[in-house]
Amino acid sequence: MGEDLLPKTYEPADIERQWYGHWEEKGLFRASDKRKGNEYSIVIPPPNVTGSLHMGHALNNTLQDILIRYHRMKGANTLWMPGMDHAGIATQNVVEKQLAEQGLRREDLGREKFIERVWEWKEESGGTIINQLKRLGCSCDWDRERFTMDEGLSQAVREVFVQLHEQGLVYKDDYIVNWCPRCHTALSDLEVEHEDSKGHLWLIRYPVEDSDEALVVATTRPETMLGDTAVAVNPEDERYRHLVGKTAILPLVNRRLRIIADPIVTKDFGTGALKVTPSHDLNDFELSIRHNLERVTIMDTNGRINENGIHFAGMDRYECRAAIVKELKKKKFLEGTDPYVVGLGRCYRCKDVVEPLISKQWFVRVKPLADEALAAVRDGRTKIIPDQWAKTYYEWMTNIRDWCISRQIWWGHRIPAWTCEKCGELVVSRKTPKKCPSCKDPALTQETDVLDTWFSSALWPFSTMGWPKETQLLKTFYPTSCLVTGFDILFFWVARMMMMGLRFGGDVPFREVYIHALVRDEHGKKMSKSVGNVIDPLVVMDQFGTDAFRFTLAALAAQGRDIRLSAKRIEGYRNFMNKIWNAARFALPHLVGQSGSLSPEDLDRLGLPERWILSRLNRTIEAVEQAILGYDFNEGAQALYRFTWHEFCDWYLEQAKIPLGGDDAETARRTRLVLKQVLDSLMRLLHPFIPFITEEIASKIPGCGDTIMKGPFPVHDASQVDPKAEQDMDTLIGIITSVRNIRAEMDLPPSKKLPVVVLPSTPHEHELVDSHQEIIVVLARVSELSLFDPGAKPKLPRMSAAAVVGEMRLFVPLEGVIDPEAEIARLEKELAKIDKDLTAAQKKLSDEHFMSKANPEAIQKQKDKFEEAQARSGGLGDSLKRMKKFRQN
RNA sequence: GGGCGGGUAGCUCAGCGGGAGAGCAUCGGCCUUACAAGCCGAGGGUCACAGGUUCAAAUCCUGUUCCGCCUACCA
Repeated sequence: MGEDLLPKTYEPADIERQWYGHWEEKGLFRASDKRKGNEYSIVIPPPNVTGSLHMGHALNNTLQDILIRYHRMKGANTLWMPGMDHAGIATQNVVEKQLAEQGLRREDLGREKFIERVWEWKEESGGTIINQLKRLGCSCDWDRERFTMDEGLSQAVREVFVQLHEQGLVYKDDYIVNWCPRCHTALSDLEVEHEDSKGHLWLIRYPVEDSDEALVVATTRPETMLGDTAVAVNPEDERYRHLVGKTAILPLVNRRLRIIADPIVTKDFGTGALKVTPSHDLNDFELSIRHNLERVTIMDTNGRINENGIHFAGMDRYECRAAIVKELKKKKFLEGTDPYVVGLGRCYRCKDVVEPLISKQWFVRVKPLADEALAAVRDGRTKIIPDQWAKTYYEWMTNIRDWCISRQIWWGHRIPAWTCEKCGELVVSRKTPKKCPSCKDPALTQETDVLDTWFSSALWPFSTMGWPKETQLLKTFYPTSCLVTGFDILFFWVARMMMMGLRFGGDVPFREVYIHALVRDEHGKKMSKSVGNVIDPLVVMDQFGTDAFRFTLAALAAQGRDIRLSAKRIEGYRNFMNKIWNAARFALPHLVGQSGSLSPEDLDRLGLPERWILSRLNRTIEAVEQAILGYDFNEGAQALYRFTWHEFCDWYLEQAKIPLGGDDAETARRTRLVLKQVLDSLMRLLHPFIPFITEEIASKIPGCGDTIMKGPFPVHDASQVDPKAEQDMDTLIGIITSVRNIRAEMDLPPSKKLPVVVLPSTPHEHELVDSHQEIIVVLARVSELSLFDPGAKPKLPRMSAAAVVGEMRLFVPLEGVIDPEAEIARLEKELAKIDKDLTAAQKKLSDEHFMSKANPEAIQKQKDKFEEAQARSGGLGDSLKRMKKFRQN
């Protein structure tokens, strides 16, 4: 031991690598699947196999690791279940892009070869994020790592699908869905991002058959007119009532269109007449059901006009729009064009504009599931934190629509349904059926579609634990304790896990859901590659160390607000790590050989600073535990920062240099033991937030053992909270600060030691100062401390700077050293401040409404405030008078 | 259109019924033997605006306004 053991600045790289290796090697992340009754479990939000660690992951997993490490230290049987998501569309896109570089499309390989190729990619370069999570310090039970496409989870997926089908909650139907022409698949409503975009509203004249009249319709998508099969007006609309039932002629195409009336049409939008295109608009599709309209599909799955598009066939949708407008104009059907803001739907993966298209898809009837999930949050079986999100959850769950679960891609769980080629029977089965159960024919073809990725994610909390088998793990850890996630996937994932967990897991999937913020750049912008404002967590960890980064995230994670992250902020907390490091560098050499701990007799004999720091420590323990349990990570971080830096380092360590270097062996011994205890507890308190540096330091504390990650976590000891000691220490701090202030304001160099005269107002104050003279002398750099009896009226030097602490008066004789004008100015400034407090308190105390209605505590507070201000004002005012008198002479 | 969140020190944000706070930035002084990534001090805010409730409002209520997000089938 010695200073050579710890370098002057904290160098995280080696320490992080060594400790993580050590933890893993010793199997410290492993959970026991034997139920002990004190379980704590979290399932990780599985990152995409394609993913690389970004800020969202970093925040999400840091918070989970804090929770996990805390509960593990508290002695809970703790499971953090890790794994990855196969991310259907995203992963397929990655591999398709690689193929494209070789000039290939997935069709060139064929389904089987393509999927093989994806698996190959997954084995080689998928899941780099796992190592990045390790770098972050995540203490997941890696031996249990799962993948949404592994054998067990695939089985769970089939089981759930089949059971849903048996329960009549899965159906296949023709419906108009969101179609991505680029990804070539249907998307669920959630997978469409809405965005406002500048467009136009075109007014087109549709002549009425056998009449001079015409209906003018308004549309933002003129190209869809090729598929129009009706014109609709509001039944209440006087202007058009006489036309309902008649026929309009579709320009260019010359199709005959029924004129129908339906309340969905808004009278005062556009012209009040709506062109109806059942195959390419959701509303119109529903109109076609109500009015039994013909459907004409004019677009193919690539977004190009098909053979129904007369001479426009073969054109791209936007190309066609321009051509149609041109032709309408030429043939005088175009009545006008207005600029208009249109809501565009885009694919959440590739950002291409989605196209409403009719196709045969699989759906989950979610209403019954949603009702159960709704009830579980309403009655508190699952608690959403912060609770403002519960409202959003209710809202969505209440208005939920059926979930389109089929995707026309190859990478994913293939739908376990087969069609009999002979009799057309649809068979849904857990295992590949050998023959048709109806006609016994062996020729069965499986569905080519795969399931929405979120279908398997919805099962994650129980599928990862072995469901549908009734495993020990499931019995021990399901329902999980907590789910930590961002609000962006509240509907995608959380809501669906609730539904599936309740229906198939037999209980809610988690007791609590903590919804955290989004990480943005320092100006509040979303981080994105194209904007170039992305902060890479890996770069940050290289630059500042993992602990500094984790602490920053925790410190900024206030509930219900987005996080604006800047490098400056991380740098600040890097400095904090360094502060901790140096505090340890100072303390550790004093602890050599100190393997014992404080005896009850020692505790009885502790000096004021020792009682004070133990009191502050215990308050901090309480604050940190409360913060973690209430998901107020920022408050926990703040309490730790303040205690460590501004109490332990600034005051305790500074004053401890006196007894540690003093002659009194007994006092020095007790000081060392307190120092050890505080350092030890502090490392443990900090450990869930900053695991690496705390392990490194703790490992050098005598008797601290092999690791602190297994606990114990410090226990709050109310008997060590000592308000009296806190008050006395505050008085000493006040004296020291006052002297320092005088020195700074009077422009006196720190090297110049100053004489100080103290006039206590009570015997207690006298005793306090008397017995702690050395602390004042050293920390305030005092040359000579003169302490008078309470109430004494000593003859003071004519020229001195003054201060008041509590009711105690301080003087720093400065005759000949400073300009009296400077001191007068300083005193007047101080007095002005006090005067504000004084009059405020006075006003309240003389207000009879306040005195009669306010609660006694508030009144007492005002009285105390008034008295304190009065004492300070009196003392300083007195000094000011003397100074002015001195000036006159 | 509906919903939610927010406007507090130059910046980023805590506080959310009884003394306006932190970090960073700024200014002044210090290489005080753990730490200059540090130490000691200082300055800086009609808490968006307008009403209301209350003895008391940054904090609760109402309205206005400006930002952000979510959601939605006015083409």
